[in-house]
Amino acid sequence: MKILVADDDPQFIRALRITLGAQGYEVVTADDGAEALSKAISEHPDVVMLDLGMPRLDGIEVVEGLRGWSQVPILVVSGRTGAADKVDALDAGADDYVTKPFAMDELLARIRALTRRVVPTAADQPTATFGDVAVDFSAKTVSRGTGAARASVRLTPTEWRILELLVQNPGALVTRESLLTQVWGPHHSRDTGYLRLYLAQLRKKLEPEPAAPRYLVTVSGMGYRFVPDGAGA
Amino acid sequence: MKILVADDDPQFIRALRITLGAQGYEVVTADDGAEALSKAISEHPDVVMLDLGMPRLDGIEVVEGLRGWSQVPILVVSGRTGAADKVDALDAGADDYVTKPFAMDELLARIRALTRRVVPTAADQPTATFGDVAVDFSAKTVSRGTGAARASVRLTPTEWRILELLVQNPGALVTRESLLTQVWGPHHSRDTGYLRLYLAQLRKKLEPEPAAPRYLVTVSGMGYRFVPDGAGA
DNA sequence: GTACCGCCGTAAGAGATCCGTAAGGGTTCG
DNA sequence: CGAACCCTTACGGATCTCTTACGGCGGTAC
Repeated sequence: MKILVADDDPQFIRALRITLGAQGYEVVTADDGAEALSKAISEHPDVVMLDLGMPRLDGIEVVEGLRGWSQVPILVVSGRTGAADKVDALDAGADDYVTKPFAMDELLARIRALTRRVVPTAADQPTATFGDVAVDFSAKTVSRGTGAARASVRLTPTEWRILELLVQNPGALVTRESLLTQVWGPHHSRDTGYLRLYLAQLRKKLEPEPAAPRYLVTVSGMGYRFVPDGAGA
Repeated sequence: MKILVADDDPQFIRALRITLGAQGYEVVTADDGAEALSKAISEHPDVVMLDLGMPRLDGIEVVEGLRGWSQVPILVVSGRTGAADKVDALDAGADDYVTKPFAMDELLARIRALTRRVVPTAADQPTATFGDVAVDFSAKTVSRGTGAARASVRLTPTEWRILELLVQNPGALVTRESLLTQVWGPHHSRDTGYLRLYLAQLRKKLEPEPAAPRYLVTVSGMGYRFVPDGAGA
């Protein structure tokens, strides 16, 4: 998480660099408005902290400049306590306004609040692919085929859960017990036969050759394993 | 734009009702924490203003209750000026914290700042189209037909809410649970049948062939999915 | 080599669950 | 009072889940 701190007071910047750094933030600084804008462009910070009344470019102008192209959360920190200043900054596009002096705890909490709702954009690996099959975990869809011949595959909830457990542990053995307890609950650790059934269905729907499984492999006596492309042969 | 104001001080509420109303906001009020939660569920406000220290349910608890199922911007207004109170509220999920007394201009600016940020979900495409239907998220209207034969479609608030949730996640599965909690509140995660009802209504109003849904597709055992034009096949 | 036995894959069908639809009662509001 | 909206209930049909049964394969004992 990267924060751009723009202020013309070197002491203030030094204090923030220490405090924010201790919280695990990466800190980038700027001494004036023009530098703040160029740093925002080159560094792509996750949050911007701006002082009003900086040289070369006023804080408000920096806010306006940023908002022309960026949605980054902007927190204005200023010594000006007047309501008019706050209204101007907020209406220019700032997301929050804190007056100096302030409690560091509060500032940190406000930064957390600002960054919180951006988080969901960070999706790890929404899709996995093997063979001509693509699995989209966020959309809960599976499609199959190449190019224009791509078609979506219908999976039942149980089939989906099993596929999920296997594909999210690529290459690893997933024991029958583990599958049974995670799909059917803790009281079904004994196989009564339905696991084989659902594996057969999944293979029928996803394997290029269901009779000779290449990706959804069974490990006799133990469980099943998802073998990704280019692993093991 | 609808605002829920929760405070146990009748005078405060009256003042806000007048001021916010003059700004064009629709104002909904609550006297205590429990009422705030139930109003949030039934009214679907665009912003929530909360007092700390309300009867029956503390403001912090209301914040936590809301955050369990809603992304609505929350602004806490409180007489408590301590940094610890602010940190607690913000970390519980509040988006901003203002101490009484405050300048009304500042409050309005902060509300504008909060509501401005919600837009990005719909900002990518303020309107969505599928088939001969056009959905305008900003105006909350739906129209249907081609060329001169275009006519607006009347949707009830609940229908609109469901359509919104589906269309804003194109291609993604929206679980029954997710729909139920986001439309009817956190205690209605069990289907008693009304979801099916509203989906039928939406299809009747929007699908070219309601009996064979093309855009509002059901995923048996899991939920529903909006399939945009030219996807999935 | 052969018979036995456990494990796996396949198929078909019964049972349970879920979905779409229709009809009707309750509430609010003009 | 009527209109609009929300919710409940009920039922036929589609879908999903689970049971049962049978055949193949490999390992093991004799």
